Amino acid sequence: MGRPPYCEKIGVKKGPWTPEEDIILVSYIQEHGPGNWRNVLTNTGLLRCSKSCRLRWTNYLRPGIKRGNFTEHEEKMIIHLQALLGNRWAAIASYLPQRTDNDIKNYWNTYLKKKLDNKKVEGHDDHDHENNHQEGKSSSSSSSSQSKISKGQWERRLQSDIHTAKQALSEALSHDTPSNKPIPDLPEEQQPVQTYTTYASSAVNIAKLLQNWMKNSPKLSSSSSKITQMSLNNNLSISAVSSSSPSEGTVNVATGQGLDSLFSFNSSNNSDVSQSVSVDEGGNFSTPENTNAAIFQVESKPNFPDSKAEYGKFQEENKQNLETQQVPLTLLEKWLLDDANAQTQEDQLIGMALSETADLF
DNA sequence: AATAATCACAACCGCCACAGG
DNA sequence: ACCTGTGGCGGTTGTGATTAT
Repeated sequence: MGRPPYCEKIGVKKGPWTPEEDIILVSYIQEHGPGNWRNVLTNTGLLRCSKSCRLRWTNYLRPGIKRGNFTEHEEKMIIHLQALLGNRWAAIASYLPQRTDNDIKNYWNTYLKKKLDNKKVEGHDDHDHENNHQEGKSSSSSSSSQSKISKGQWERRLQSDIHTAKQALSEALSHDTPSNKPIPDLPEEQQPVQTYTTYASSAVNIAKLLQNWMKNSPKLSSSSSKITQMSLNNNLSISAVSSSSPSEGTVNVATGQGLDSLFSFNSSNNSDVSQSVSVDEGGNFSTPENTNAAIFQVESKPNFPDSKAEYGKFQEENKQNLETQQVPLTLLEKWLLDDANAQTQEDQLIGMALSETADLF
């Protein structure tokens, strides 16, 4: 009897998002702002459930998301914050505003956790090794087994984990090496391979997806929808018409001229990015390779008279959010990188974390 | 060259909290 | 006080890409 299963509706689409869906969603959010995900379905005709739309936006389409390699600094922060906060990825992500919780979680699960586990095994003959033979199932913070072990055991393990994290952090701090350099302590076969197939920033992604999409479904490109041009040259221009329901799903965006747009995907290394992507009517598509960042500027042409004001308001809010998010980051950065204070403050925070967790019992 | 193993990451699922009726 | 809808979160899975055998 419980709740109906997630998004179980006839006709609700699952799986990877198509560029067309992305554009429709982005267009809708441009006009109405994020939130009210329920309305996205009714207003755009997207065959996606509200949750899926929200996730797509927050994890992928949202402006200001940085993708690809984690910097050494980010890695240190994640290790440190994970030790303090546990697997509270949303909380951790709030200190790294350019990263999504999903990204951080993935990075932790696929790389950092193994790295720390490795250190732990090297450090002492660890009984956890036995427990962790279900590799990938049990977290290094052992949250999954918390209910099965006594308070004392759990605290000891927590402290041990925090100690491990602290060690890793201090080692990382002492070796001021770029992330691509090998980590001295790790055997060669376990060196991090920081060659993420960077799922580049949205514009390029969409462009690439479009390429496949148009190849795979030429019918769509001619009858269901039309994408006549897409170019990225620090400005992006897209003309896309979703003809399934023009009044609802129409996207009609033109080249921004230095617009400080909502959809400016600014990456730290994008200043010299210049690439163009074009799609002709035959579906031929060209884009230079090896670009993983681009500014994605879109000027919308709203359908509603007052939506421009709303859009401006949203733009402003968005800016403010990004600005305010910098504050805790800066403080934390200072805390993390101030060698003189790091140890004492760290201890204080860890103490706080321990006393907080002790309150749970 | 073919196949298996591993990795990286997008997306889904289920649970929970909370607001509004 | 209870019910319902919605959004948020963390865990997990699916899948394409890459690497190893």
